[in-house]
Amino acid sequence: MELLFFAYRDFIAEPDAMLAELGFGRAHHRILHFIGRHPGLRVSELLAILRITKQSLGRVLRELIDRGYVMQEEGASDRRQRLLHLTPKGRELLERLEVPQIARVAMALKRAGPDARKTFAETLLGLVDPKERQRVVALCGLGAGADAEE
Amino acid sequence: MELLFFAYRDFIAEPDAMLAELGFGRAHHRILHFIGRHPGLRVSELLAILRITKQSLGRVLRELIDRGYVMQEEGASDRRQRLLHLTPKGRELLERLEVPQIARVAMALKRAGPDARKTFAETLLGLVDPKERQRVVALCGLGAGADAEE
DNA sequence: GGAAATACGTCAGCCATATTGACATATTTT
DNA sequence: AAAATATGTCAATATGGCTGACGTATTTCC
Repeated sequence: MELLFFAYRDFIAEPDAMLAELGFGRAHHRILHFIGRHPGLRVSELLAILRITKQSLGRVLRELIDRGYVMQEEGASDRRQRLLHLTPKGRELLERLEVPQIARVAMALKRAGPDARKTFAETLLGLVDPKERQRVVALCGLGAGADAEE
Repeated sequence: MELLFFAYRDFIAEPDAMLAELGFGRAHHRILHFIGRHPGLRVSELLAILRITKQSLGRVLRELIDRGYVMQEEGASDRRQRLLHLTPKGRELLERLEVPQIARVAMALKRAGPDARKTFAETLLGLVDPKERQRVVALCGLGAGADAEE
């Protein structure tokens, strides 16, 4: 349990420092991340993923839009929807933020042995609420083989 | 990476809810946790672990002391030190907070197979800053065999 | 075609937790 | 005695959550 705390603390530290220079926070990173991985994400889906209120999301998302990191697109089938996309600028920032994290995960998995990826992913998934697991699996693209990405 | 977010989110959720009822927050839990596992912890050590400023710690620690969850003891060899301990009330609360978390981890490890514990711990440790690892190993009591606890 | 439900946005105020900077006190070290 | 250390505290500020209320555009349903 303590390990989980330390790992999360250090995992988050590098991007946090970069974000701070831009006047952003961790919340901005999370939003960029999920939009980046799921282009065309609806606002309501993002709220469900993050488990925050729309008011909380609102302020942070507004900053990202105003400063040109995120774009909104009107839904094709439902014009009430605002489908979220990263701009090239947003993609570039996300990339920069996550390079150190990806490297860190890759190193940790290498260090822990050949089938660490699978075991690690399975265990983390086991920590997620059982009711949520299916959705998380879908979101993370953990298909049959559970490969690619971290 | 997304998995890490979801796992951490759900791992934290139960104690958070209990704490909220007492008017406490996540910060109180972290402090109880580390004092609980390391009785006699010094304030400066706690600050280094949590990576927060003493002002931030101050308020939260004060509440825990004032409400009878934590005691301070004068250092034997150095009377400037305030060694931290849980009161019985503090131990009782910590226990209640962590029962669901321990169960959750146990289930996740079971689900992920026989040597999940070792692989999981190794991977998490790999995520920690290399410079910090030694200290974390010592703190978490991950001796040779890496057994007991989570 | 009009009412209700949905998707989203926004205003205002509150709380928890973190920050920096400055300063106080007791104690130990040099 | 002076300096360094361990801790505590005051004040101001920022971030990122929250609740509640309300507004608007659009879709759905009777």
